[in-house]
Amino acid sequence: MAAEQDPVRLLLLKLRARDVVGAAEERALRDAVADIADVPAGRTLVRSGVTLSHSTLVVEGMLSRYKDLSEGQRQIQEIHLPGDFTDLHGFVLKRLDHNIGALTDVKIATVPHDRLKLITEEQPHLSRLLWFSTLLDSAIQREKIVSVGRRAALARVAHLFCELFVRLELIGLTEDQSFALPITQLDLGDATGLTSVHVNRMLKQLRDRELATFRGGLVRIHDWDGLRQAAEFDPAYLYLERRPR
Amino acid sequence: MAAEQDPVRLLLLKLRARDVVGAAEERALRDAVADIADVPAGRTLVRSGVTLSHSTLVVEGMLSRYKDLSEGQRQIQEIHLPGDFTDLHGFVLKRLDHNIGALTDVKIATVPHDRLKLITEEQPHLSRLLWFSTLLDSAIQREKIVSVGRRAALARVAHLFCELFVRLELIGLTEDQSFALPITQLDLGDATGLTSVHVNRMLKQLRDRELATFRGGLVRIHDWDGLRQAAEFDPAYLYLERRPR
DNA sequence: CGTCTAATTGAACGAGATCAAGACAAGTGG
DNA sequence: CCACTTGTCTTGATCTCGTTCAATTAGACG
Repeated sequence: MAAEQDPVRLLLLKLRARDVVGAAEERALRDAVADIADVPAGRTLVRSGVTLSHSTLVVEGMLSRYKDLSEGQRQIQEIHLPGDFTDLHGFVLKRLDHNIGALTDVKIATVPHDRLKLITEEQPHLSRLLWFSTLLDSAIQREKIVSVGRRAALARVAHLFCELFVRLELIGLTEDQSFALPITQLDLGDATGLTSVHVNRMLKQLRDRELATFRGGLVRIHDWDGLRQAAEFDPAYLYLERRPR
Repeated sequence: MAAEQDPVRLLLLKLRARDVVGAAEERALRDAVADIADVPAGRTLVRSGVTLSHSTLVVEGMLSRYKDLSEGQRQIQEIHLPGDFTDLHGFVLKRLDHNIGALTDVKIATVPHDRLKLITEEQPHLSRLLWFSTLLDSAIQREKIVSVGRRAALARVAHLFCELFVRLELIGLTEDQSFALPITQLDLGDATGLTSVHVNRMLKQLRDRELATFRGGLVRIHDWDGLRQAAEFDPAYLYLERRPR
């Protein structure tokens, strides 16, 4: 993966897939970034309950929102990709109800809350776009409720692959019909509400049915349409359309 | 239940539990309401995918966000109570990825999007509070991911009761240790990701353990602390604290 | 090589689903 | 006022998907 130089490039790419972003707005976003840092895989960046004074933009790598519960159980609520504002909601909530951790080695950009406040006071349209991006996370999370609440194990894994593929494609991080997903089957279990053992079996089934393979941190999709059907995947909830917002 | 006269009263009550709302802001909210309507139980108010030009404030009764999926399965993602802005997110998203339906007979207030847009341009602080309220929904939905993803059936039902109790208490809709929940066990199944048959068994268990009863559309909590423990309920995700936002 | 973590496969178990039947309550129309 | 319908609740029996427990293999890294 090429080292990312511009911290807001992919965020802009995502926003511009949903609405027009003007030059002044782009500048305001760029000015909002305070600094850049590298964080190793496994590190927890934001801990539930802690008062926050800045938000975090993913520049490279993957993060997750997750909650720990009794007896070592963990539930991943959303996987964050480059260009995502992982804890933009912390700007308004002031603390989070979950943790944010690095699934892989990551590069992050820090955005102080007072600069975000300035944007809400001076750039109403850009503010609505930031609002939008927090609501897009909500939509992704709502879809996960459906996944874990009603879908069978195979569909859950397939659905996650479909979603990640579409989201990564938008920011140019897919290659042919594959994408890097350097996480373990245990993580995959936490993200789908399954045990790693059962995830393993579902992966085997996806392989046997020649829908997709997951090996060496790489997801390769062999039959997009078949996978989509197995997952009951409909990308409408990702709001991939440009509209005045 | 006393007929509610003021459409924004409970919304203000909720917002003021989280931050200060000034007189000008209160006026702006009040002016945003266009009209009031009654809707019978079962009716779908907002259908997934339809372009929206106004949002809906619940004045009386309960609504739900839900998705239908193959073979008549349905997943309720959140139950909305009086004072909730059910589809405020539609203001920025422009369409929804789920339906909104009346769980009970409801009274709703309609708020045109252009009036909300005006608020984002003239009232940055109030805008952040509206943003907050959409993020509170997200937090509730994240907690549901944990429920359906990792909690056992009994805990799911117990957790729903705990959450509804706390949210209803805030707006004065509980009485002693009980509250009205005029929905069926089938609805309860859709809200917890269980079948109505299993919900029934879990209700029996809650009764037998003398934690809570659900009968005739009324939830009565007999042992709050026991119920809380069975549910692994921690109200932190409801952000019941006043802070400048 | 030896150590540690992740992946893989098998066997048994169990929570919740499915199927089925009956009880009960509230209408509804004769 | 009663027969009939309809929907919800309740309980039992059986089945199944995913878990749990356990053992083996494969990779990565010193």
